[in-house]
Amino acid sequence: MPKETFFNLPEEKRQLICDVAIEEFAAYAFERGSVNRIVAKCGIAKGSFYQYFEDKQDLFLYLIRLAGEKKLTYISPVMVNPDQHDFFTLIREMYVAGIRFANDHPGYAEISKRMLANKEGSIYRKVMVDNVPTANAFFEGLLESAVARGEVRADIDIKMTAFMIVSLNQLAMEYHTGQSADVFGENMIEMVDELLAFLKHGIGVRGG
Amino acid sequence: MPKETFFNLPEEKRQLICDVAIEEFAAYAFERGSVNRIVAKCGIAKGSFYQYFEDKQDLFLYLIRLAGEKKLTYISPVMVNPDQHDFFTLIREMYVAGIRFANDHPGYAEISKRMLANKEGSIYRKVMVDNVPTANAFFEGLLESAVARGEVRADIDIKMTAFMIVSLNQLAMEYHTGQSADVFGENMIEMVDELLAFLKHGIGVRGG
Amino acid sequence: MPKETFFNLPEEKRQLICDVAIEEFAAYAFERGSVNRIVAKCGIAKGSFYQYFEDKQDLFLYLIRLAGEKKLTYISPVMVNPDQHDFFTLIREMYVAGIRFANDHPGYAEISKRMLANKEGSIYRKVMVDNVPTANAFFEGLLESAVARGEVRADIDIKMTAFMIVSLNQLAMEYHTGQSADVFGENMIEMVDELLAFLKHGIGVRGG
Amino acid sequence: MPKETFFNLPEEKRQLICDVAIEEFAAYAFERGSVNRIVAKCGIAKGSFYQYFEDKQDLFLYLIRLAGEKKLTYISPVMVNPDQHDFFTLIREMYVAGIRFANDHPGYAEISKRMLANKEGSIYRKVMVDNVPTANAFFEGLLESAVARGEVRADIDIKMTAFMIVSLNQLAMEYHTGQSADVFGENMIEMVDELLAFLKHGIGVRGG
DNA sequence: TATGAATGAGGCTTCATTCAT
DNA sequence: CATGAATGAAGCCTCATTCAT
Repeated sequence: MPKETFFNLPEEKRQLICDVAIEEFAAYAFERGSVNRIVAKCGIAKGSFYQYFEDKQDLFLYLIRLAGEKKLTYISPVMVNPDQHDFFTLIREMYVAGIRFANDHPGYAEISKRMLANKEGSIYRKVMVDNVPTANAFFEGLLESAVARGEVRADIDIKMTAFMIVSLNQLAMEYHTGQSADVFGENMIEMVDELLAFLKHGIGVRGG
Repeated sequence: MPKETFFNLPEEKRQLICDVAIEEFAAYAFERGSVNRIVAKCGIAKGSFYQYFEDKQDLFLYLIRLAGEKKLTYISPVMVNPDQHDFFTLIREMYVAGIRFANDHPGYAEISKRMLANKEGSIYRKVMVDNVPTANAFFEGLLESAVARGEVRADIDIKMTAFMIVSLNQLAMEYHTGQSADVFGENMIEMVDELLAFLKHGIGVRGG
Repeated sequence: MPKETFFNLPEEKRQLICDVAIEEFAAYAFERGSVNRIVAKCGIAKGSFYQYFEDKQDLFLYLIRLAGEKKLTYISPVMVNPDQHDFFTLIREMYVAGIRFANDHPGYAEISKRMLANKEGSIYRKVMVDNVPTANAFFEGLLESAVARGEVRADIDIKMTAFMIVSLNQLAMEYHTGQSADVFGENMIEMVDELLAFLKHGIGVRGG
Repeated sequence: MPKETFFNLPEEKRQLICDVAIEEFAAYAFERGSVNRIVAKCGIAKGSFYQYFEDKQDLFLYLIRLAGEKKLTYISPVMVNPDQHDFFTLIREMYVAGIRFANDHPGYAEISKRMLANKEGSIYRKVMVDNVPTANAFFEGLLESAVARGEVRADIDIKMTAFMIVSLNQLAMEYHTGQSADVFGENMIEMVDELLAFLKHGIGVRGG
C-alpha cells in the first residue's frame, strides 16, 4: 500500500499520479513500465515517488486495487441481491457492467486484463493473495443456486462453467473494444444479448 | 528468420538454444526476456547469439513459427477435409488438438498465448503479417457452411461466434493446464465434451 | 541541449566534464568517441552521464555550441560594424580571431573542424539546422559590398570566392597549429599578412 | 600490404573487394568501417578476409595506395616534364587532374580526403611513413623554380604558399562535387580558371 | 586455400532505487 | 515533506580477430 504521505497529497496531485501511472502500465507491462517516465510525466521528483510508494510494485498493486474498486461501482445496483434475480439476468448485468467499465476506464481495464493474463508473473500471485475469493468462486455459488432453481442444466461442470462465464466476460470486453467506431449503447446491448443467448442455448439447432 | 549459421549448427545445440529460449519467453514476455540470460544458460558467447539471429525479435518470431508448425502436426488428421465432417466434430477435434499440443509443448503454447494476448505489442502485428488468414477467418467459413447445412442456428452473429470459438479453444487449454496433476486423457476428453455440449446447447434448460 | 541537471552541477564538475569530453572528441571523431571513456576519466557513474545529457549526441552538440560561443568572443570588437571597415581589414580581423581562438582552445577548434569536414555525417546536418545563415553567406554579403565599393575585382565568382575565403581561414588555423613551437604573436601576424597579400594580389608578378 | 593470397585472386574478385571496401570507407571513417559489412557485401568468408589482409588497417592502407596510383594516372601527361611548362599551367593541370580524378573515382577521392583531414588519426601517420616526400614538398620545389624564373613574386613564403596551393586543390574538388547537377567539363574548366586567376592576381583591384 | 563459427570486450542507453540536502 | 543527483547493474547489439576444419 502507498505510504501515508501519498494520501496526504492534494486530491488533484494524487489523481494526476494515478492517471499517468495507468497510462504507463496500459502501454507497458508491469516490468517494462518505467518509474522514470512516470515521474517525468507527472513533473514530480524521483525522490518524492519513493516517499509516496514503497516501490514500483507498491504503486502497481494500488492501481489494481483501484481498478477493482472502480469496477465495483458499476455492478452495484443489481448484484446487491443476487438471489432476487434470474441467473441469466445477473450474468447479463455483469457483462454489461464489465463492458461499461472498460469503456469508461480503458486504462484500468487494460491493466487488469494484462495482470490476469500473466498468471505466472510475480504480480499475479501477489494480487491474488488479497483477492482470494475470486470472481470464479462467486459465480460457482450463483451457478449452484441456479441449478437448484432449475434455471441451469444440472449436468454441467460447475467449476468449468464458472471459469467459462468469467472468461467470456473478459472476451466480451475485448470483442467490444475491438469493434472500431462503435456507437456505444445499442450495439453493445445487442452483442451482450447474443452472447447471453449463446450461453443459454448454445449454437446448435434445437433438437439437433 | 535465423541466419544460415543457426541452421548449420548441430541439431543438439540448436535444440538447446530453442529449449532455453522457450523457457525464457515462457517465463518473461518478449520485451522482458533477456538475451543475456539465454546465452548464459546455453553456455554460448553473446556474440555467437548474434551470428545465429538478427536480433532478439528474430529469435522470438522463429519460436512463434516453430510453435505454429508444431501445432499443425496435431491437427492434421481430421481437419484435412473439413467438409466431410460435422461442424461440432471439427470443433471437437480442434480443441483436442489444441490441448494435446499445449500438453506436450507447454512452453510453445505459453508463448503463443502470450503473443496473442498482447494485440498492442509490436510483435503481434509482425506475426500477423505472415499469418494473415487468421484462425478467426477459418472458423467464419466453417460456421457459414454449418449454418447452410442446418447444423448451427441461423440467427447467430457469425463473426462474434467465430471469435468466441477460437477464444474458447484458448480458454480450454488454459483451463486444462490449470487443473493440476491431471491424468491426461480421459479427463481431458470429458472436459472437451462438456465444452462442446455447452457450445451446442448452452447451459439453459430446454424450453427455459 | 543538456538537461537541467547538468547546469545545476558545480561549475568545477561541469568544467571537468567539458574538458574531458573535448579531449575525447578531439582525439576521436563523434562516432568513435566513447562515453565509457569519458565517464571513466571524469570519475562519474555511467548513469550520471545520462542524467546530464540526453545522449552522446546531446553532449557533442553542446560542445559545438560552446565552441561557437567561445569563438564569438574573439571576433566581436571589430566585426560589429562590418560596414565601417575595409574588406581586407575585416578578413584579416577574422583570420586573426580564428587563429587566436584555435590557439587558446585547440580542442574546441579541433572538434569544430572535424565536424565541418564531415559534411556527410549525421552530426553536420544537425548542427546546420541551428546555424542556418552559415559563414559562407556572411562573406558573400561582405564581398558584394566590397565589389560595389571597388575594393574587390568585379569579375570574381562571389560564391566561390566566399567559399575560398572561409576555407582559407580554416587552412590558416591548421597551418598555424601545424607549425610547432611557435612563439605566438609576431609569427602569426606575419603569416596572416602574407595570406592577406596572397588573397589581395595573388602570387603572380605584377603585369605577368 | 595485402598478402600474396590476395594477389593470386582472380582480377574480378580483387576488384569486387576493393570496390566494396571503398564504398564502406567512403561512408564510414576507418575506425567505423566494418570488416563484417565488407565481407558480407562481398559474399566472402570472414576467414578469407584475413587470408588476404593482415587486418583492417592493411586493407585500408592498400586502398590509400591504390588511390594514389589512380590519381597518378591523371596527372601524368603534362607533369612529366614540369620544367618545360609555365608554373601556373602546371598548377592548372594539377587542379584539373584532381577534379577529374575525384569525378571518376569519388570513393577513392573521398577516402583520401578523409585520411588527410584526420592528421591525428593513427592512420595518417602510417600513410605518411611511406609517402614522406609529400605533395607539399613537390610544390615547394616548383615554387622555387617559378620564383627563380620570375613567374612568381619573390616575397612569398614558399612553405606556406605550397601548403595553400595543395589545399586549394582539395577545396576545388570539394567545391566542384558540392555543385549539384554539374554538366561536367565546361563548368569545371571555368571554375579552375577562376581559381587560377585568383591564385595569380588575388582579388584586390590592380593598384588598390 | 577457403571457410565460418566462436569469442568476449566494448559500444550506447535505461533502470529502480538511495540518500544527502 | 520535497528534492534530484548519484549509482552501477543490466539491457541489446557490433566489433575485429582467431582457429579448427
